[in-house]
Amino acid sequence: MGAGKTKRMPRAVREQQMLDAAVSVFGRRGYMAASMDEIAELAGVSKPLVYLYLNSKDDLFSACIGREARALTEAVRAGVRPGLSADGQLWSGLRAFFSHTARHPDAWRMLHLHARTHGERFAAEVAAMRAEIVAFVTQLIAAAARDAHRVPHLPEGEVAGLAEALVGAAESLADWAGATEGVTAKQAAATLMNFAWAGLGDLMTGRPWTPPEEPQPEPEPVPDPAPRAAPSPAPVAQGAG
Amino acid sequence: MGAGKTKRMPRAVREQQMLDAAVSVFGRRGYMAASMDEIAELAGVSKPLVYLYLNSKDDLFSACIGREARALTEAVRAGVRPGLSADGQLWSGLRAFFSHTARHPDAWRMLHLHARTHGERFAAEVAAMRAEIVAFVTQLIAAAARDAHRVPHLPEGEVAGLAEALVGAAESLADWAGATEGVTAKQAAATLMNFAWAGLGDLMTGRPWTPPEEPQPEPEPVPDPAPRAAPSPAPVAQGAG
Amino acid sequence: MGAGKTKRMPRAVREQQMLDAAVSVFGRRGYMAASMDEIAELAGVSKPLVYLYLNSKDDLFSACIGREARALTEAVRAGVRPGLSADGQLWSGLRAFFSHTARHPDAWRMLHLHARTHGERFAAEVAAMRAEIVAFVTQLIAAAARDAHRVPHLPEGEVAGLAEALVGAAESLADWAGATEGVTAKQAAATLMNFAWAGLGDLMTGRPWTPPEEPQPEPEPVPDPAPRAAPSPAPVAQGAG
Amino acid sequence: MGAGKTKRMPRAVREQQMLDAAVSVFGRRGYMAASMDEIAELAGVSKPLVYLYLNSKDDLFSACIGREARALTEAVRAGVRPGLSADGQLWSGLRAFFSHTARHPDAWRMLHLHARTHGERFAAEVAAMRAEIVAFVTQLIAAAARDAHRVPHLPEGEVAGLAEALVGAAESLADWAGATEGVTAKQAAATLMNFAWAGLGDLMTGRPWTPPEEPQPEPEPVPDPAPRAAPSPAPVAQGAG
DNA sequence: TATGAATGAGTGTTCATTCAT
DNA sequence: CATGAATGAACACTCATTCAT
Repeated sequence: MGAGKTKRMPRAVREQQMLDAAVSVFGRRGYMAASMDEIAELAGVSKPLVYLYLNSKDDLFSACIGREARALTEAVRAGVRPGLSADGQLWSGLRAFFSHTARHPDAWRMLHLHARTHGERFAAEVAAMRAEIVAFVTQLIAAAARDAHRVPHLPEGEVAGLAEALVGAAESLADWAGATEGVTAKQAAATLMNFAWAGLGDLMTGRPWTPPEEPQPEPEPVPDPAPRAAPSPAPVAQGAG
Repeated sequence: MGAGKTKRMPRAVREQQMLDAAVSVFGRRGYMAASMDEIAELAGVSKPLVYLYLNSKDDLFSACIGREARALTEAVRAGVRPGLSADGQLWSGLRAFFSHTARHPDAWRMLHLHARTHGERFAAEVAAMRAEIVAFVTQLIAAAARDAHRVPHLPEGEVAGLAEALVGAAESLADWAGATEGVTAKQAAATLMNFAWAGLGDLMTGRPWTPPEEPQPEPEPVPDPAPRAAPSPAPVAQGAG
Repeated sequence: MGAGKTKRMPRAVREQQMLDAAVSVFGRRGYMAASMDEIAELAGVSKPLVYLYLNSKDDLFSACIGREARALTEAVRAGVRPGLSADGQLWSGLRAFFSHTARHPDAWRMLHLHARTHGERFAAEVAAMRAEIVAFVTQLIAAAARDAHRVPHLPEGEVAGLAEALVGAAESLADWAGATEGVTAKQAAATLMNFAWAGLGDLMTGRPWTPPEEPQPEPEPVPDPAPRAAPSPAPVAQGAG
Repeated sequence: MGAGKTKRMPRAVREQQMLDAAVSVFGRRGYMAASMDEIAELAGVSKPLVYLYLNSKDDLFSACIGREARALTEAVRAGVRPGLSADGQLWSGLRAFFSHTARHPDAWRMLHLHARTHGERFAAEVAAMRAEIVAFVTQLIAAAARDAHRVPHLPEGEVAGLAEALVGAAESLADWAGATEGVTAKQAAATLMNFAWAGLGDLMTGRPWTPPEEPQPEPEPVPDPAPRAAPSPAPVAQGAG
C-alpha cells in the first residue's frame, strides 16, 4: 500500500526513501507518537531494513533533522539576492523561507515543533540551524543600520533581541500560513516586512519606542493560587526588574 | 515518597494537586512522554484516584490546557490598564504576558509546544485561547489606527495578519526569554515594542513598506526533490552588501 | 492453563511464584533462551506484573541466583553434623549437597551451568556462594591434616587446590547423578568419599603421589594446525613449566 | 575491516577459518548470545557464505563441537605414553588434557559449558566425546586394579562412578586452571593425581572408605518448599571439630 | 475517599535466514 | 566463489487502564 514495493534498490536510494517517510511521519505525529512500524510501511520496506541503515529511532530522527535543516538553510541561502540592499535581501530571504516551509510542511513541523521537544541532542541540532539564520538576519539589521548611518551602530544586545524577534515572528507566521488556507508565501513575507521593517527603520533613525513612566513595581496582581506540587526544574526568568 | 501523603483531602484540593503535577510533567516531557505513573507519584496519590477524578490521560491533558489557558488569558486581561492609549495597553498586556510565561514555564511549554502537537482536540483548545488574545490585539491595532485617523482603518485582512505576526513574535520571544538566562519579562516586552510598534505606526500613518518590482514569479530555483544527504556545509550568511 | 490462575495474591507470594517459575525456565533453557513470556505464563501471571515486581530479566535472574545460592548453602550447612570428625562432617555435608541438587535440578543447572555463562555480575554471585563452600571444605581438610598430625600442616596452596578439586568433583558428580537414572544422593556421596578421602589420607600421612622422572619438556605433539582467526581475549595458562 | 579480506580461498581453508571464528565466538558468548553476524565478520566473510558452507547456526555449532571434540580426544590420546604403568598413563593423559584445554580456552568453554546447554543434539555430541575419555579412564582404573591383584577386580558400577568422578574432577580443574592466573597444566595434573590416585590405590588394595553407621534414613530437615527470600546471611563454615 | 493488584496492546530492537546477482 | 539487499518472527520492556477491596 502506498509506495509500490520496487524491490532491490541501492542503499543510497532506499535510505532517502526512508528519510522521506520518516520526515512525514515525524512531522505529522511527533517523535514519540511516531512508530517505526508506520515509517517502515510508508517507506515500503520492512522494519529491520530501517534499523540496518539508520540504527535507531534516535539516529533516524537525527538524520531527518540534519537533512531538513540543511535543506531549509540552503533554500534560504539560494533565495537571497546577494547584490541587493538589506531590505531587499531580507525580503527575498523571507520569501524563500516561507516558500520552503509551505512546500515541506511536515519537515517544518518536525523542525519547529517536534525537534525542540525531545532531548538536548535534537534541540541542539535545530538550534544550530536557527543560529545560522539568526546570524544572517543579525548581519542584515546591522548592515541596514550602517546604511542609515545616522547612528553608528545599534547596541549589540539590542540587535540580538531584534533578530530573535524577527526570526521568531517569521517562524510563527510560517506556522500560521501552514495552518491557514489561502495564505501564500508571498503574503506572509509581505506581512512580516510591513510589520517589522518600518519599525526597524525608526529604530535606526534614532526614534525608538520608549516605555511610559510607571510607579508601581510589578504587574500580575493575580495571586496565582495554584500551589505548585513540586518545583519546576529551572524557572529561568523570575520577573522583570 | 516525595510529596508527603496527606490523606483525605477534599476533592477540589486533590484535583488541583493533580493538575499541578500534570502540568509540570506534561510541560517538561510532552504529552506522549508523560506517564500517568509519574504524574500520580508527583501528585502524591495513587493512579486509580487520578482516573477516578479525571477519567483519562486525554481528559487530564484537556483539563490542564483549560486551566492554564484560562490562567494565561486572565493574567493578560488583568495586566492591561483599561484607561490607557492603545500602545500603553499593549505594553502593559505584553508585560503581563511575558511575566506569566516566565513564572509558569511548564505551563507555557505545555500550551505552546505540546498542546498543538497532539490531535485536533487539544490544538483547538489552545487555538481558542489564542484567538481571544489575537482578537484583543486586533482591537488594539484597530483602535490605534483610528487614533492615528490619518487612514480611516486598515483593511481587515491586513490587520488580522499583523495581529497574528505580533502574537507570534510574542510567543517566540516568550520561548526565547524562557531559554535565555538573564532576559527579564520587561526586556522581552520592550524588545517587542521596539520591534513592532514603530513599524505599525508607520503603517498607520500611510507609509507601508512596499515590495520591490520583480519580474520573475517565484523563487526557489533548487529542484528540491530529495536533496542528497551529503555535501554543502556552506553557511547561510556570507555578508550583507 | 498450567498453574491455575488464583487471582489477587499478596505481593510476596506472587513474587515467590515468579521466582519458582523463573528458576525452572532458566534452569531448563539457560539465560538467553529463557523468555519472559514463558516465565510469566508458567507463573500464571501476565508479563507486566513480572516487570513490576522484578524490574528486568537481569534482575530476575539475579534474584533467582541469590535465592537458590542461599538455599543451597543453607541446605549444606544444615546437613553438616557439627560434632563429628572431619570425614564425618564431609560425608554429611556431601549427602546434603547431593540431596539438595537432586531435589532441585533446575536450580542446580541454573547455578552451575548457566549463571557462570552470562556476565561478570552473575558469575560473581555464584562465585561468592562457591567460595563459601570451598572455604568450608578447606577447613575440613586442614582439620583432618591436624588430626593426622603426622605432618604439621599441608602447604596452603596445596590445600586450596585440593579443596577446589574436591568441590569440582562434587559438582561434576552432581551433574552426573542428575543426568543418570538410578543414582542416589547417597551413592554419589559415597563414590566421592571413596574416590577422594583415602587419597587425601595418604597425602596427610606423608605419602603423596610423585610424578615420574621425565626428560622431555612438553607433551602435545599435535602441531595444532588450526590457524586462529583472531586472538582469544585471554588465554590464561599457556603451558606447564 | 578486521581480518583483511583475502579473496578467493579454496573451500576447505575458508571453512576452517569460519570454524575458528565460530569456536571463538561460541566459546566466549555461548550458543544463544553468539550472532552469525559476529562470526561472519570475525571470519572475514559475508554471512551468506557461512550459510552456503555450513547450512545453519545449528549445523555450524555442531561442526564446531565435532572438530573440537576430536581435537581434544586426539590430543589426549597422543599425549598418553602407551608402554607405561596405569598411573604413568593417567599422568601423561591428564597433562595432555590440561595442556590442551589451557591452549584452547574458547574451545573448552564451548564444549564444557555451552554445548551441554542447548538441546539434546549438542549434549549428545559432547557426551560421546566424554564417553570415550571415561572409557579410557575406566580401562586404566581396571588395569591398575588388576596390577594390584589383591582384589580380582572392582565391581563394574563402582569403577564407572570412580571414572566419572575422576573425569569430573579433571573438568572442574580445567575450568579452575583456566580462570586462575598462574596455575599451569602441570600443576593442575599433579593436584589431581595427588587428590585421586592414592585414594584409588587404597581402594584397590582393599581399604575403601566406609560410611559411618547412621539410623536416620535421609538428611535435609529443612522443609524446603519456597525458602523465603529474606534472612539468613549466616555462612556455611563455622569451623571443624 | 483511596489503593494494591493486575493486564492487553503496543513499542523499539535483534536475529537467523534467504534471494538475486 | 561471493555478496548486497531484504525480511518474518521473535524478544525485552512499557503504558494507559481497570478491578476488587
